[in-house]
Amino acid sequence: MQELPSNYNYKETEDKIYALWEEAGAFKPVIDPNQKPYTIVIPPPNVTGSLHMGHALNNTIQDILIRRSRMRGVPTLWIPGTDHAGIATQNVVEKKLAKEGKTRQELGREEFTKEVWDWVDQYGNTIIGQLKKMGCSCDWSRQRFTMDEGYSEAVKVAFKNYYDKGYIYQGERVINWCTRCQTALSDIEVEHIDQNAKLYFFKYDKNFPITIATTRPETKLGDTGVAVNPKDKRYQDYIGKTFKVNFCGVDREIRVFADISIDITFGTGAVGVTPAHSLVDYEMAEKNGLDIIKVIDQYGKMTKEAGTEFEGLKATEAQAKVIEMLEKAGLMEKVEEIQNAISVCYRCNRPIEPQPSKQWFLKMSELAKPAIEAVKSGQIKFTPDRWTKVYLDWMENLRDWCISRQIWWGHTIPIEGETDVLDTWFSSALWPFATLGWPNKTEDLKYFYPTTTLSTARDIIYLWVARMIFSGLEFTNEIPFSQVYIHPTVFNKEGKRMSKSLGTGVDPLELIEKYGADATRFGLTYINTGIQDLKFDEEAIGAGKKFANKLWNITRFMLMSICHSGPDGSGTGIQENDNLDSRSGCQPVWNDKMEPRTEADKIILEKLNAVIKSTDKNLDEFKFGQAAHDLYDFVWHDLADVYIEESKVTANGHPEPKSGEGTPDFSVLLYVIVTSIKLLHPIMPFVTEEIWQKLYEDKLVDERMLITAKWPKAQE
RNA sequence: GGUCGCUUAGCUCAGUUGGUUAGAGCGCUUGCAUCACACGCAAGAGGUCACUGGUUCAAAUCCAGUAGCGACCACCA
Repeated sequence: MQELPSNYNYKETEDKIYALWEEAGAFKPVIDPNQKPYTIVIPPPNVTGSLHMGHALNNTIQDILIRRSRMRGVPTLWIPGTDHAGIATQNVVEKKLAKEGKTRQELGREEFTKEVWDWVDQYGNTIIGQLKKMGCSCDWSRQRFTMDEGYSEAVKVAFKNYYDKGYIYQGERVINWCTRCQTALSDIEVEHIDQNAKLYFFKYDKNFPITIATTRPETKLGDTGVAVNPKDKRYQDYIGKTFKVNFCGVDREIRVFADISIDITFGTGAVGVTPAHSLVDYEMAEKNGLDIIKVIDQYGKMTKEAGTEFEGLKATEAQAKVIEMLEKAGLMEKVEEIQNAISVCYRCNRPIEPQPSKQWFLKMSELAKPAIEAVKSGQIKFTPDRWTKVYLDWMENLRDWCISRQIWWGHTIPIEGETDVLDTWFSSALWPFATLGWPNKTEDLKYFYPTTTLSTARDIIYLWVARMIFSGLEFTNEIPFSQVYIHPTVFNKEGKRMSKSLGTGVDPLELIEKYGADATRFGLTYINTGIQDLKFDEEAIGAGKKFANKLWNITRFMLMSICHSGPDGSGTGIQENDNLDSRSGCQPVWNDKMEPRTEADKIILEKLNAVIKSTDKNLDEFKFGQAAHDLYDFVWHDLADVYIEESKVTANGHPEPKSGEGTPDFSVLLYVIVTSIKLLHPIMPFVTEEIWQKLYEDKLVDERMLITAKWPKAQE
């Protein structure tokens, strides 16, 4: 028997245990053709990324599911990997170049791309190392990257398939343009931020009969129409008429037309229509055959079309000038303060400048149908259930997807002469099957696909989850996964979004350093109720650390009691009628068929059975917080506070109950501890494995490692 | 504007299909170096379950409404 230190030391344990698992190949699934496998694909973090609290939570969740499945004897695969993250990565490398006084344009495309690859080679595995630190049991031999060779091939095949079917087309239309990133963006890559704005009321010129209202007067240089509500009595006489105006020195023809979408009560009820610089106006212009005049260019500067007075000015400068000219001419009627939403780029937060541009689109109408059906029919189930509606609402109102990007880092569109790359989400949409070898019919693909559970954050339901569903159905004729778990968002203590740049974030690696990976995992699981978003408080992690120590000391108590002399050198904790293993003479054994000898034994065994049941139920239903609570309560309050306290041996080494309710049976105690650490292993893999190793050394357990030990089964 | 979520102890949150004295973590009070653990043990204080009305023998729980907070979607220029 060994002497254990009185406190659990995670720093000396975690890396050692992780190495033990890796050396044993414990993360690789054992393929059994007769069994249905359990598969999770990791939401691939950006190669530029480093672990944040959202990752920590989500990967804890996945590791819990994976580890339990593995212990149940199911062939279990967790595929890891990273995403090339087009714009995000390009921006990171551009920033690095900027520090060296260089731009990507100076380098040229080929050199720049090489720079990015170098960057990826050097830093791309940072987050992978961090996942290992957390204890994630991914099969690293199957690690993928969305730009690795095979994956790039999959992207090409996917594109060609869509193209041949006529789903992909090129078209000139108004798209979301980021003047900083110099690329088109899809509708969902645009974020809306509320802001205070000024609403300017004016006429184009003295002869124009209608006053319009706008927050961006400079765009009005490109107006070719005014839209009013068909029911608006004020403007009936003008509908259908075209007026020649001179607006700030620029001659324009403005046609007044009716459109049902116009709000009579807002502004003057008349909207200046700028087809080139508003998606909505563009649609109205198409319906009504209005001219499209581009007055702002891709850099956010005024074009020649905007007139000689404005050409070359930045949009903000042009705005000031337009306002000044309108005021001088006495055309400005009033200015109101309003709240509106500004569109910004989701990657750089700069305002979006919508403009006409030739782009590639993926037609969504046909693809959306089966993806809607798969969820409606229950083949794919969202947890919590409320996300089903969010998904369906979006899928049923889809516009075509702009898939081309004018950046350099990504999959070049596989058409001769094309220099644009594909939206990074085009490739990540293929993740569940491309990681398994698609388009090749590999053994992995045949066996592990469709995957089982997808766990992810709610903010990528549209960007990623929805697109995996229709892509999976299109390319494999199967759903890519059957369960989607949407985890809560982790906010800081004040309920604000965690942000590195604002310094409002918490670094999970610091928590691991300070409390241990198990404590971090337990704390996050403990507060994950599944319903509410999390206001993260470090105290929960502290509780996790204490709990790991408690587990350690419960084991220590048992080991010190079994086959151990009392303090005065006499006696042992073992009693004559304990169930002893004949192999050594002092190893207690217990199995389900034995009858508990005392009331205390009976009670703890009943409670243990109840917690086995509740853990299975909770994890099946993705109630992670509840699972952690139940296990914590059982171990601390039932096992330690009651069972162990009441069965302590007295100072003379003779086993006597504290409260008279029977004597301790160490075979029962061992059984309860072993079962408890099995149940806790998915949440706290390191400390439980370390305890297991101690038990194994003392021949108290048979299986070599807890990670592959058999999951407990409840008795009916 | 639409949709959804939240409001329970000082703080962060649980509370399964409505059913005895509403729970946990952390914090707080008092006592304790007992040979598993002071990252601990024992005892304890602390709640009109946002508000209003309704259903019921019974409501934190179901229904309606009000207020506040939050998220997402949306073409309010």
